[in-house]
Amino acid sequence: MADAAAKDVAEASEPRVTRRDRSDLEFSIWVDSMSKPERAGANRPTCHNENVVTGHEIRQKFLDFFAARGHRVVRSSSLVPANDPTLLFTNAGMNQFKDVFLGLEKRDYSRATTSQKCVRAGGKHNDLENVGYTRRHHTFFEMLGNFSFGDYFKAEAIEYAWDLVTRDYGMPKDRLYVTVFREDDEAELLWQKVAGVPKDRIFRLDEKDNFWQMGETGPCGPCSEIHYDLGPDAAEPGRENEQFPLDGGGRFVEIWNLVFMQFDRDLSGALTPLPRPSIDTGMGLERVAAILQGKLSNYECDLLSPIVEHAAQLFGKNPGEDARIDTVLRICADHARASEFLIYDGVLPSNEGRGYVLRKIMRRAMRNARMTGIAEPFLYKLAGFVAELMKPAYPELMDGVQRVARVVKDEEHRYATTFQVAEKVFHDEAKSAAAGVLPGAAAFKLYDTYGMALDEQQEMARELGLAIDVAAFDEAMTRQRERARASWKGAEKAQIAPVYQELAAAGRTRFLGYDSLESGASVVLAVLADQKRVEDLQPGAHGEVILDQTPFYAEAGGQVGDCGVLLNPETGDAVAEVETTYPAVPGLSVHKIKVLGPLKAGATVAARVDAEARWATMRNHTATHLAHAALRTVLGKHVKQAGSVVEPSRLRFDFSHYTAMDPEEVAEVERLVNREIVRNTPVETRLMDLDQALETGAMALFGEKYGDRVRVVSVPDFSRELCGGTHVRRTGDIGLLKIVYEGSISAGVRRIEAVTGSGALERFQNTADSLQRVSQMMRTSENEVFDQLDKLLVQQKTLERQIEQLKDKLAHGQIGELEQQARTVKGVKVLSGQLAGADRAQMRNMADALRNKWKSAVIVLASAENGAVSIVSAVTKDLTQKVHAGKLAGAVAQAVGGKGGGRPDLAEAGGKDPAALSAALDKVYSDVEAML
RNA sequence: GGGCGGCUAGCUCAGUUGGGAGAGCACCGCGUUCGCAACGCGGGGGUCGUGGGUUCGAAUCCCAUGCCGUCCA
Repeated sequence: MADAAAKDVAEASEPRVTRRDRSDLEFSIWVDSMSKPERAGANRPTCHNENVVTGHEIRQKFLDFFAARGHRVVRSSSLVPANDPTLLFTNAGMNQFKDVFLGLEKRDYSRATTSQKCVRAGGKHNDLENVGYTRRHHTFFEMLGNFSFGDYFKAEAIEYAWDLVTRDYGMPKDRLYVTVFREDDEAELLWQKVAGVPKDRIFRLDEKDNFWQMGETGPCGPCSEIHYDLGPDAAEPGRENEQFPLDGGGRFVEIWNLVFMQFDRDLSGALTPLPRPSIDTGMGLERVAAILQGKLSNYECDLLSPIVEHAAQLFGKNPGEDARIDTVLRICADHARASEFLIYDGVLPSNEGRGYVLRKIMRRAMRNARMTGIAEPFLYKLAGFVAELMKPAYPELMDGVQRVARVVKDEEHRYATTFQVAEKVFHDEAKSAAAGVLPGAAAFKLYDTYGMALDEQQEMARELGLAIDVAAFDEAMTRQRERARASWKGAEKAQIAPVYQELAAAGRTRFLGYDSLESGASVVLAVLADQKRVEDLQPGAHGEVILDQTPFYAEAGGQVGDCGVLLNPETGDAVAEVETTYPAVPGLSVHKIKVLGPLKAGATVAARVDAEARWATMRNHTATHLAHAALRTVLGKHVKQAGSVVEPSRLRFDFSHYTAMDPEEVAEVERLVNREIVRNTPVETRLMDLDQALETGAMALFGEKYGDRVRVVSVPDFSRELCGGTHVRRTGDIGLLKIVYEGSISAGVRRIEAVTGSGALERFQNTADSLQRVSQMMRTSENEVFDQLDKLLVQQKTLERQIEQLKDKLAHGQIGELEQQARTVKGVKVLSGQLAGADRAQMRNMADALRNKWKSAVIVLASAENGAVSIVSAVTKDLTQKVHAGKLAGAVAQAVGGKGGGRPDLAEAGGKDPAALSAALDKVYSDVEAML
């Protein structure tokens, strides 16, 4: 999914810098110079505003402007896209309106305006590697936009944009250029007519720049951009005189992209005009702020420069003195913003998915800081500073500062410890590096296993005068990519079948299941088999059914879909068994069925939910809310839901927390929840506006999508959450909650599982039963079973020791006798003897003792116990050239039906035939004689 | 989803052709000292993550699994 207007406000015309280009910290003069103080005030084209406006004012002005023109001001959606698995992060203003543009969702307004938080990293748009080295690349930025859902079109969009830019923002018209799509005569005319832009400042560009589409198929259309001329000062040296639409080496900046959603593209690629064309625009806030504040770089505008300065202060560096330091400061400023906002929105650094991208962002900042000598945690302070700075527009950030700081600091510590290990491995590898080159395989291992980035390694290698075989590193990297890709099975994202889109467009399913578990009469709107509409289905067939109204809950928010039956309303006969229910598209409940009696489209059925299963699910769902609230009480406010599954049999709840819960904490959570259950409080459900709900302190969940009207489920004085799920009437209905599992999902995320109601009872019965059986086996009462067990273990330990001691005693008693048995073979002392009741360890000790005593000797000891033979042989060092202990032991073992071996000086072996041992030991003397 | 690395005493870790489970710190006792710091001597403390397998024998090799770390998707 491409982003619409966003098309590239954030990156257009920015020269990319590759890793190789800057591998030796060689920045082009052009980049280098971008924050030099002497250029800062020089002859800069600024807007003719009397007062320089702040970033916050610019944002507000934008929203006010469109609000005054009938637009609903919609709050920025979360950086974690709701219900859009194709998107890693929200990366454009239109993301939250995607379903509206596709006609899948209706809103009660047709014009909207937003200032949208965006992150571009890790996904299709990945600007991470460029951040810090250019003027306008960011991982986090804000996108201002206005949207028309089949309301106004090109004329108004152009008029608004021009008015705002030239009048309200006061940008001089002679600094502005406009582009339109090559074939869009209409737009070109409108710019002249509505905005009065002279024809010679309007440029026609190709698909690449000025045609937008959402995907292979679907809405698309031409777009039109406004560009700003920063003047020759901004250009790369030597390119000052390039004329628009050439980019003049950074002289011209795209500030606003207007997308005219005009066509629908079908599978064949043909375009048909949309009946109600729409508008989607995007303007990068930081760019506009930089321009209006007379700055060349976004990092100099007041949304970013205070962070840069704060970072400089933390690092004890002066900005503007050292290009390398300045780059690091910009990197840290940008990444602190991304970290603050992403973590606030519920992303946690981890080793996969969006958490991994966040970690990469954070570690990039830490790494760069480290390379300029900053080893102490600092990013968490910067993140806190960001929250303060952004407070006017995002007051909610202040609620999360503690949590965010904790998460960031945690990650900084983790990085530090990982780095320590990596450093050690690096030095080991460096020591064994031949010819001053660290092999690519070693570099890759350091990167892949120990997380040490290549540039970091290069920095360290440079200090040691080492080079790194980058080619081999890249090759290893490529192999790893291929491996990963080959394993990627389920890549094909679930395309929504057209039939569901059609049905959804016809209307939403009415959900009756909050209040009742049975509908007297539901009309079968469609019968589907293999995602195609059919007239009817015969008994035995599997398929899907869509009803006009249903009591069946469609899987959402972690709560599983309902099962049950569809009945013939007259006869009461079961027509179909409903296996589960899910929303194929939001608002369209699809029942997966097994047909029992003839089922026809257009028929009327009575729908009956499996009440027992649903009640069990509701108990678990309400219990989930109670557990969430209790966890926050017991562990702290940093606890936030990170995922949940609610089924009839159990509930599973993932939440952010840093360490394992100790048993007391688990017990305390259980106590709190069960106290609430016993209070038997009524569970209240109310419908209210989203903003209103949030103001009352209702907990909204990350990654969930909410409409403007939301359901708020609350247990008075205990829990309040936005939730579309189904709940019991009173907390007492839950019966009992018992946590049955506590574990970890990834760093910073824990999981609990719990059972309620009859499930909990069953659990208790099982445990009680086990305890009883154990105590019976131990011939004691349940009360005393632990004391008894404790005694038993102590006794066991004591007995083991006593046996050990007795064996030692026994062995030592035999030692004198054994010494007598020693013979001298060719001048060498040789002992081959049998011991009673000695194990290997003891024989080893004895052999050792004899070796030390005799200084030069060959010793073979053996014992037979329980039908098994143990053999130990020892040879003093001076004789190992001639007599191999392993061979000696092997020979004895072979004679007693076993095997064995070992080192030349010490060996062990075993066998199974004690009867043959005596003869085998006798033979040792002749064996040794042969060896000497 | 696919790799790679780690898991050994309370803590930090060592332990290679498979054959003695170890060090430092911490703890306890004794000694030296007026006392402390420090030092000396001695001692307790181990399911070698868990479960299987191979083997006469597994911390070590193989399989599975848990947790931590890290990279790729």
